[in-house]
Amino acid sequence: MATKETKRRGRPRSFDRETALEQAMRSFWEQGYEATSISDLTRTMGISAPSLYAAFGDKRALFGEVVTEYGRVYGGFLSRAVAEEPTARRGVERALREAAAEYTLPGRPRGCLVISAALNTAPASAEVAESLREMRLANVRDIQRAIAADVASGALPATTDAAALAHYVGAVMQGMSQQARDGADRATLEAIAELAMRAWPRTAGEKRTGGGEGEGVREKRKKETGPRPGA
Amino acid sequence: MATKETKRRGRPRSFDRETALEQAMRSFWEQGYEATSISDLTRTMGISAPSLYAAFGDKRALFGEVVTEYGRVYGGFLSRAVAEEPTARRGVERALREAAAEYTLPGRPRGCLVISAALNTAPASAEVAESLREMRLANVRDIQRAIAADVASGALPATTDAAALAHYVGAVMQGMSQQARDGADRATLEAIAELAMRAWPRTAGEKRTGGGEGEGVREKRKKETGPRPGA
DNA sequence: GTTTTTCTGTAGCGAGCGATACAGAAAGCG
DNA sequence: CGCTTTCTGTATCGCTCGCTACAGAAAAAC
Repeated sequence: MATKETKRRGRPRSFDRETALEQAMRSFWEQGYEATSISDLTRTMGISAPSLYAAFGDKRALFGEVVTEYGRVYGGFLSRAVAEEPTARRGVERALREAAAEYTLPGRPRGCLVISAALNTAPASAEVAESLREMRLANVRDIQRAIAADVASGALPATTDAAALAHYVGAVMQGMSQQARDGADRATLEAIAELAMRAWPRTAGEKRTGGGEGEGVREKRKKETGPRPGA
Repeated sequence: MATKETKRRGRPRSFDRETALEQAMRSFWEQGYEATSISDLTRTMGISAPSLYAAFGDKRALFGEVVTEYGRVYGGFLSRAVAEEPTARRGVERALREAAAEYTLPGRPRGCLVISAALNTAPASAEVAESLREMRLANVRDIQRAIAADVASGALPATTDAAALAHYVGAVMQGMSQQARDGADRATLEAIAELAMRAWPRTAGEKRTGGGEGEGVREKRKKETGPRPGA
């Protein structure tokens, strides 16, 4: 990453670009894309409108950078969990547990930016809404792929509907994000996550309670896909 | 309900108020409260702005009427299911199944208005967002009450955490609404609903598959609470 | 008929939106 | 030192927002 070229000419920028981007992210994360105005942004970023436009282009481009940064720093836990854990079950279990924590961490907006920042958009912002929607769908596909792999390997019953199970997990994560925004605390979300995992398919000779495994795949699975934010 | 008083004086209204309200509901349902402008409304309702303000007050009051009408016609299925079915399990099962259908019915906006119409609001619309949030919380409390009753009657294990289970159901419904808005079809939502019910607590001697009952309460439960929309 | 009441359409209010023109300030380069 | 380049602050732009003043139209009341 070439962040700083040799030495730029002209008057140097008087604010820290990354800090400003972080502040913009907080605003979009809290209020959503459309409800966050340019004057909201200039106030929280501590810069004037022309500086904002010079540094980031326009509102949509700024939001694009925000989403990228969000995925890199905050929203990648789902892809990471699914990619790093040896089975889909452990990946999803971990992702749901981490979501309960991430969505309620003090000192940052609640819930997931990708899930909640571009709902209820006017037609003018349809593109933005569509891009986040596609990120959500990509995450569901990620989960689905891991599940299908475990069905193929025998770690999950052959009768498992991978698409349905993946959509179920996606729905639960979206519901957790909304509940977090509605005020649910971490313990409540963790209880939801734990309950959600009770719907996970069990192989033939599997006990109900205890951290039942029942997988066939043992070695760490490592995907080539990078982390992807949200759910 | 006194809809039509004797004979009103003055020039009669040139449009049907209920039809206009229905059109307004569609707009708010599709785009949400803030993203729906007055000119959107006047266009879809087929009336001019002064007529709208004369008939409904202002935008917020119109939305209030819309929400009431929505709850009466479309969103009451959860309260109804929970109130009419003999056990919490059957009530929730029915509500989730109906949600899968309701959220994807052709010819109407997808998902639930109460869940999705006032997310990402600017501070100016905080009151509206808060009112819908309270409706969602009230629905969770409805579910929780039914669950707690079944725990008390022995239809559910004494170890059941009624609040956690109710929040789980609420999260699943909110997730289903979002998935519907993201394009999921009815079959996908029904699969989510069915999977979600596999997390339902089982009493001691309960079989896994088949429409297992295992309740203690047999007679229809009839609550005094009226239907309440959304989830 | 005339009067009174209520609704309708035009036209426009102040405010905020996203975005910018412009001139001055602050740096490197020669 | 100029000269060029880039950023900053002021002061807007045109547009849409929610909302309404006003005059005319259409009904009941007299």
